[in-house]
Order: sequence, then C-alpha cells, then structure tokens
Amino acid sequence: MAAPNMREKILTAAARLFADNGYSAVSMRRIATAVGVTQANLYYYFRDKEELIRSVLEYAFTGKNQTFVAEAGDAALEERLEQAIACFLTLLFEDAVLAKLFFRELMTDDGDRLKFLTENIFQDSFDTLVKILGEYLDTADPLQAAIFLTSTLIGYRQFARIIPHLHGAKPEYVEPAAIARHFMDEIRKLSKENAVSG
Amino acid sequence: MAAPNMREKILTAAARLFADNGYSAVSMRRIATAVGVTQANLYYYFRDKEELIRSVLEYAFTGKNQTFVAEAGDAALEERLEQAIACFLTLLFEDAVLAKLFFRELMTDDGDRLKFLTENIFQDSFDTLVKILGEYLDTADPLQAAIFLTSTLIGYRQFARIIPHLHGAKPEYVEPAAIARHFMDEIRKLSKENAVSG
DNA sequence: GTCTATATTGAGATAGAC
DNA sequence: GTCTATCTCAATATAGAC
Repeated sequence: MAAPNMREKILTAAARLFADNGYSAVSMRRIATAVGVTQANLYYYFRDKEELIRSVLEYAFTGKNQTFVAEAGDAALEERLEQAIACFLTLLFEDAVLAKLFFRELMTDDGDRLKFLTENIFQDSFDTLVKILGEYLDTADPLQAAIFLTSTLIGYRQFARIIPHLHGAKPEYVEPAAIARHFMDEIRKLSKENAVSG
Repeated sequence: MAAPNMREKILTAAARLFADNGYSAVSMRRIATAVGVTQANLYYYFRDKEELIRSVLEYAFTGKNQTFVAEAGDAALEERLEQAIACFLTLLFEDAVLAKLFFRELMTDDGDRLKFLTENIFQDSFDTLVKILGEYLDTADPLQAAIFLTSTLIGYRQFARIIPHLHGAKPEYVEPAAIARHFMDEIRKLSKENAVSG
C-alpha cells in the first residue's frame, strides 16, 4: 500500500490522542493502531516520540493565527471587535483538538514552547486587539485590557467544563455565539461612547 | 524508621510531581524516590496508582473551598467582592501545585471528576459570588456575570504563562494584587451605582 | 514504505523477609 | 512499616526482510 500523506494521517491521529490523553499517556503503539499501521512504521516518519510531539504541535498551531487576524478586516471598530471575539471563541469551542493541545501547552514550564505558542497563536492577533481596544475603550492601558479580554475567553473555555455541573446553569451559557453576544453587551458599556467620565 | 504522617509525605510529593508533569508521566518509583522510600512501600499506603491519584486530588482540593468563601464576611458589598477576587487570584497564583492540579482536572473528560471539582472547589464560593453580583451589578443575569468573572480569573492565571512573552508586557501584569485592583476598577464601572441606565 | 521480530528499558504490582 | 527481590507487561526504539 502506498502512503499518500501518511505523515499527515499520523499527525492527525496523534493530535487527537495527545489532546485527549496527554503526551506521555499515549503510546506510539496506540497512535499506530489508530492510523492502521504498525508501531515501527511511525519511526520511518519521525525519529522518536519527542519529534512526533513537536511535529504535532507545529501542525496543529501553525496558521491558526492568521485566520483569527484576517477576520478583523476594515469594518467598523465595534464590529471588528465582535468578530474577533466570536472568531476566537468559535476556534476554542469548535476545534476541540486544537483547544486541548493549546491548554496542555499552557501547562508546560518549557520557555521555548511557551514562546512558540505565543508567536504562533497570539502575538499577531493580540497586537491587532490592543489597537482596536485602544481606540474603542475608555482605558489608559489597552494592553492590559486586551489581556483581560483574552483571559476571559480562554478562561471561559476552561470553565465551560465546570459550568454544566453548577446549580442553575443553562445550556446557552456554553454556546460560543451566545457568549460572544453577552460579552459584547458588557464591553459596550465600557466603550468611550458610553463611559461615565471621571 | 517509624512513619509519622508518611501518608501525607507521599501525598505532598506526589501532588507536586503530578502537578508539574501530569499523572501518567510520573512513576511510582519517582514519587518513592522523592519521599525517600522504596517504590514497594507506596503500596502499603495506596492500593494502586489510581488510588494514589484520587487521594492526591482529595488531599489537594478538600477545604480550599471554605477558605475562599470565609473571606467574604459581612463587610460592604464592594469590599466583599474585592476580597473574593483577590482571594481567588492569590490562591491561583501562590499555590502553584493546587493551580496546576486544578487545570489538569479541567482537561479530563471524566464527568465524576469534574463534578467532584465543582462541588469541592466552586459550588459554595460560586453561589456566594452570584448573590453578591446580583446585588452589586446592573445585570439581569447574575449567574452569567459570575461565570464571566470566574472565567476571567481562571483564564488570567492560564494566560499569565503567555503574558511575559508578549511584546510590551510589564511585570505587574502578572501580579495578583495588581490584577485584582485593576479588575475591580473595571467592574466598578458596571455597578448599579455607575451604570448608564438603558 | 511497511512489515516482523526483537533488544532493552522502565513501568505497575506482589511476595515474603525483617 | 519498610525492605529486597522478582514477576509481568508495556513502552521506546532498532535491525533487517520484503
């Protein structure tokens, strides 16, 4: 049997397994079985498990950044902000594999990997966000505001695991579109336009 | 050698190792070495690795809930809110082991474990928070507001791994006290008192 | 490019001496 | 209560046939 994108098939299967179970909990055998080849075959494509993990992360994260930024075109300020929020939330909620890998990476102590994550997922989108917020919000420190906003979205995705177990939780609390709408309603109150001048 | 709280020594060492490396990446041997006993000895205290993990989580999480709630005494509304925020942030930032275990648990798909986490860490504090926000904020849905607030704090702790790598980040962006202050400044603008009536 | 077979190491776990 | 010794299995990785 030939191997058209066998490398990609391995990366996809490994990404899903790593996302769900963590790197060290997933054996090379399990990945191979998921793909339908023997364990030894993985070593034709990747030198060792370490390289496979690094490759999976590159494969999963590279490019996701651009999608996020691109959505913020040249529409009105408030619309661009809403777009960016909705876009990031959708990414986090719909792409479970990416989200889980992302959160796993957030737990590493390896500075290089955190830097890789920053540069490949955040930096560009974040710079755009800072600019938008600087114009839109009534704040002296748009970078801090962007940090809070991003934190809320990231945290919401994490907390969404807990929310369904809380007393009185409604299903719409974990729907990205509803979250984005509600969040924008609150942010709007903090805009320059609506701000109570100090 | 006797064993005064050997069980606790094991739990402490295991908690730290599990927090830093993940459950499956840490072997019983490594835990035993960290404690200074042999691997076989762990099996005197815990039936198997599964039970050790469960015990570590119980040990780490039980009670943390009360601390958080207790801080919200009978002071003024705004002060109680500020206290709660600062308290939760401090817990997340100062107790690295607890925070890491917490975030690892958030990634499980096991409903029972998420429920355990909800009941032992969140539910009580969260109910209190909902009440406070219902009185303090100009919102129709205090539960949703509490979700957003909690998400921001959780997410901030996670994003704090990224923040130092972002262009233009200042050290105070990852200091719990500064975060709490800044956050309250924003929330205050959304209070009933300051709300722009619609 | 994929396989079978295997070397080697480390894992979880148990038995039984002290 | 802690140890030594050992069992068993699964893991990573390599060699070499096809």
